[in-house]
Amino acid sequence: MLTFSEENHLKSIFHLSSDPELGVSTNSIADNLNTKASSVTEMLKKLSDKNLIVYKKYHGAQLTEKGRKTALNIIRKHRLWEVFLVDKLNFKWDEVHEIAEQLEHIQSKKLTNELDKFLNFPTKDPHGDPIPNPAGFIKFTPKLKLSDLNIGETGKFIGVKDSSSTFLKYLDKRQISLGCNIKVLHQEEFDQSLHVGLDDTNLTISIKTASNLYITKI
Amino acid sequence: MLTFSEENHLKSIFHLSSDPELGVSTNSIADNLNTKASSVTEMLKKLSDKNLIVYKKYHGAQLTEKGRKTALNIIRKHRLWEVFLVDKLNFKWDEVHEIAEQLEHIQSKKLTNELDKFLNFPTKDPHGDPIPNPAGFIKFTPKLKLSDLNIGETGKFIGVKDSSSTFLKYLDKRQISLGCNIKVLHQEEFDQSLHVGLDDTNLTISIKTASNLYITKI
DNA sequence: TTTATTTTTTAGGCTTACCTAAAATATTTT
DNA sequence: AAAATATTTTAGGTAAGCCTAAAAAATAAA
Repeated sequence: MLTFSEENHLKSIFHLSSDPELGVSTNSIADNLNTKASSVTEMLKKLSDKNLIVYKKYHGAQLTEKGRKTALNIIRKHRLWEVFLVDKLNFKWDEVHEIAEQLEHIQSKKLTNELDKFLNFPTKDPHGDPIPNPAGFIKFTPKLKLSDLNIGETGKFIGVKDSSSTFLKYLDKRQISLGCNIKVLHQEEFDQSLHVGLDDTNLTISIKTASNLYITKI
Repeated sequence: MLTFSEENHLKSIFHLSSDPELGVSTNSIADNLNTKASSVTEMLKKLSDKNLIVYKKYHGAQLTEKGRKTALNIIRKHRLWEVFLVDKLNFKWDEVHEIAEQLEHIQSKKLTNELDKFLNFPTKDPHGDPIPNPAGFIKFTPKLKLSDLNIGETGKFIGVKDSSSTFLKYLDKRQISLGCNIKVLHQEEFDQSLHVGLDDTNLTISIKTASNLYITKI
């Protein structure tokens, strides 16, 4: 049985592993978890003792297979609860993260699997992120950003990079919602902002916004 | 914000307060929470500092109004989650307690109230215990036991005193389920066991079992 | 390739929530 | 009401998880 803190460190390492070959740095974990590097070092030793990570002093941490499975199980729970909150309890997509951070630590295999069934085996959470299966398998879809499209191309909005409440509320306000099709009409020279078509309306979005929207070409 | 341990102590004090005038003893709390008296003493001081209990050295603890509200909020969450697990996720009534012990500590007013709405504002949990309302009001029903009935009387089974998994499973096996009507037909002199009628069948139950079944006369 | 800078670790402290053993108080028995 | 017993508190200790500041190692710059 792992503590909340151990679970959070594993999850953090998972999220920060772009390249599984490369170690995740102590500082980046500390940043991510809002703690200090020295606290992280302490925890890395503990997780290493439990064979959840490979840790080499001064060279960061990598998840072992066991650690990866554990991390993915926590992420699975987090995302299933997010679906529950949005689909069943009328939460908005910007309200679910903090609560899911708590719920992800609830310990019960049966609960997780029954919840999964109850929700009809969802494959994505409300932000478009994939939900790992009970065995810890996760289906990554290549992450194309709206800002990667050429003029004239259309993308289907499938996820957000930044899932902060601020950003999500902004998208709500502009009526940009998961699943909608966005056509890139024109790019402004001056500030790279994009004029896009969305349903019957046109709008202008900044390059920063565009690079936070994941899409698939259609 | 209270810690899990603080919340558990408050809940324990609530459950152990038969007479709100009388203090709950340190030892009984320690027993109830599976800790030691010295740990409880420490916690009682802390809760007293936070005005959640009135604590007089060597004379036990009583909840303040604030403490009582807090305890009832935790109990509210516990029981709502139990209903959720049974009604929505196919759990049996003997499987829900441990998970609800975890879920009761989740912090989110909106979550609790949306859950309540989603479950259609249940008034009782799967063991027949009343669910406090958001304001911390709880409706107690006078607790009559099956063993209190006279020969010939009928009671409706509305709750259990002992809600251990063992006892609940035993009731399942004997097909004694919440809401059924039980008529006391005869009491054995020798061991006080009761012969009762339940639907179309008759069965014999020990006096111990009978005193763990809450009923209302009908 | 030294030197300066940044990153990471170690050392030592703090708080929470436990514990055991001894002391203090309350309660029960004689 | 004194003695014996039971209960509760205090004193002092441990582990987890955090912290700051100093030391060590790695990385970048001169």
